[in-house]
Amino acid sequence: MDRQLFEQPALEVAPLVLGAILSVGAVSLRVTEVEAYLGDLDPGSHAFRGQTRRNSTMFGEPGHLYTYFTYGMHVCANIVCSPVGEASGILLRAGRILSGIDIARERRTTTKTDDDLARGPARLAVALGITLADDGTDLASGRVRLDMPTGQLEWASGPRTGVSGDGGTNAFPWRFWIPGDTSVSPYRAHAPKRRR
DNA sequence: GTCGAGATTATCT
DNA sequence: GATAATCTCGACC
Repeated sequence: MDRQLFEQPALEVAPLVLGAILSVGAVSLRVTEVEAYLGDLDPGSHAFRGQTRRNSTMFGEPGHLYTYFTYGMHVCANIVCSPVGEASGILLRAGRILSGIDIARERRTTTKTDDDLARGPARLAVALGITLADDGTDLASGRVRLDMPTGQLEWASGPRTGVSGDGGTNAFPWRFWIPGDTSVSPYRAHAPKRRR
């Protein structure tokens, strides 16, 4: 993992993380969907209102792991970006299990298909065995490791990317995914809005 | 397959 | 006491 890479803003790093291999123990997966969070610009970010006890990790060393609880039972994993003092991060939304899939299945008995094992932030964390104890882990040498892809991959981005103006309500979030990967159907990405 | 509502707990005001 | 970067389940097409 290249530490310097993560000193850039999350928006710059997010598409590069697509296709990276995330490993925790015997379980590893390929990152297929991420979301960029800029703490001081994104109203939806935990860091939008300033540094707090929970999001302090996101203000710290880039290239580290930031985990947090949401809605009680769920854990989400993020990659800290930008230099120390700036809060931006990349939320790992989905991935495809490459190895240790039998272990992931045991952790998520409610899931039926392999594609669902790591489809969704909380599911991804559970499948890999990431907990709050992994908060602040160095992705270069810690229990949770991240290996960047060899080359630039194809990626698609959310609706607001590259578009300026338009103070629409859903200007956020900035989302990136690898198109064509059946194991990743972005969580309600597109809304066909068909009549019932 | 797709849509809509409820559940549940650490953290912050 | 209010909030939150979500998931699961049931109902409908």
